[in-house]
Amino acid sequence: MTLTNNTFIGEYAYSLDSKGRVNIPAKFRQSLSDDNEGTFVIARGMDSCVWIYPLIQWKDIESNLRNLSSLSKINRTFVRNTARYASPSTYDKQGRITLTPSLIDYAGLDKDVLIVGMVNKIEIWNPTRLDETDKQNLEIDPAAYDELAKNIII
Amino acid sequence: MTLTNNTFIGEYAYSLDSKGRVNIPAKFRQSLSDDNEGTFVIARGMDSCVWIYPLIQWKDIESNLRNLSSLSKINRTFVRNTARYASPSTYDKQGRITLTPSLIDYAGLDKDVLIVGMVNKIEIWNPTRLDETDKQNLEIDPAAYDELAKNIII
DNA sequence: TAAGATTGTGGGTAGTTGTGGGTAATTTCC
DNA sequence: GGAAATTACCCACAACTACCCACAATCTTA
Repeated sequence: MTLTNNTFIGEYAYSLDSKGRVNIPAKFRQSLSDDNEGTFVIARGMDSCVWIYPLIQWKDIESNLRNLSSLSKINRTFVRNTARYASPSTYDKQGRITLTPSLIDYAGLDKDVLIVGMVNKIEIWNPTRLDETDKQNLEIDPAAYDELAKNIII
Repeated sequence: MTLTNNTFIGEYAYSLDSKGRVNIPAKFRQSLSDDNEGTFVIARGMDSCVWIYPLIQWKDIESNLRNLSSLSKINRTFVRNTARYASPSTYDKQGRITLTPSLIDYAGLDKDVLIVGMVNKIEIWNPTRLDETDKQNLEIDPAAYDELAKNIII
């Protein structure tokens, strides 16, 4: 059963092989709409993890970047930081995408990885790092949560 | 897998040979639409790097420059600085373009170069200089940067 | 419960890509 | 006009990547 197109939830413990390939969980692949042509875009996440976008989602980001004039320094920096570490990756017959050495290094990935559905994108984590990040986030500001409450109902 | 025509993302560590040639990454060449006839325009970047535009993209810039009245001093300076160091370069059978000595000098390029996809153009960097530029950019206004990120990254 | 289908993981192979250098044609300068 | 330098074109090799096949574990279905 797949819920909504291009929507990812759940957590999977998979492995990264010696060639830098990770399997995209079958459920995630089934959720991917056809116009993505089996392609994701991998990029640096804002925490130390890898972000994986469906192709069409990334194209939105790309067209926003395209409209930023390079005359402004902050625009140049932003476009560079965003585009630099991003690259498309189509999954093979086995359902795997290949990560770049640069992203594997950035996220500190080893053999065991955790794949997390983030609704509109996918995250790939080194399990240890995710634990650490979780612990830090327990000390989240309660006021910030109250602020969130205004915007979302669960 | 190529995303959108004339769109470049990702980072590549390539080398500049003794004849001033750099390879354009295969993925970038594949993204280049046919009406560019395998030709780029190389120019001075606004940071100390080389900017590489697809030919048709450059033609757009040219027509924008044409509309800047030379009555204004800043316009004259801008048009001059932009046009002065620009020149077309078609890639050879191996996919390499030749840079001018003037641009190699301006960007401080040595053997090892970093090629960065900037969505609508390509940058060529001396890796050391890019590092330094990155560090300087940390002092950029964080609030303005976050505002950009908030509107673009999902 | 058993057979079949699906899914995750590992590895081999052929084609592609990056890099170096050589030769012929063209341009520049005296 | 001729020599030197520069440029453009071609070939060759090594490294890498994408594609293919195989197998075991898990899940589905009859």
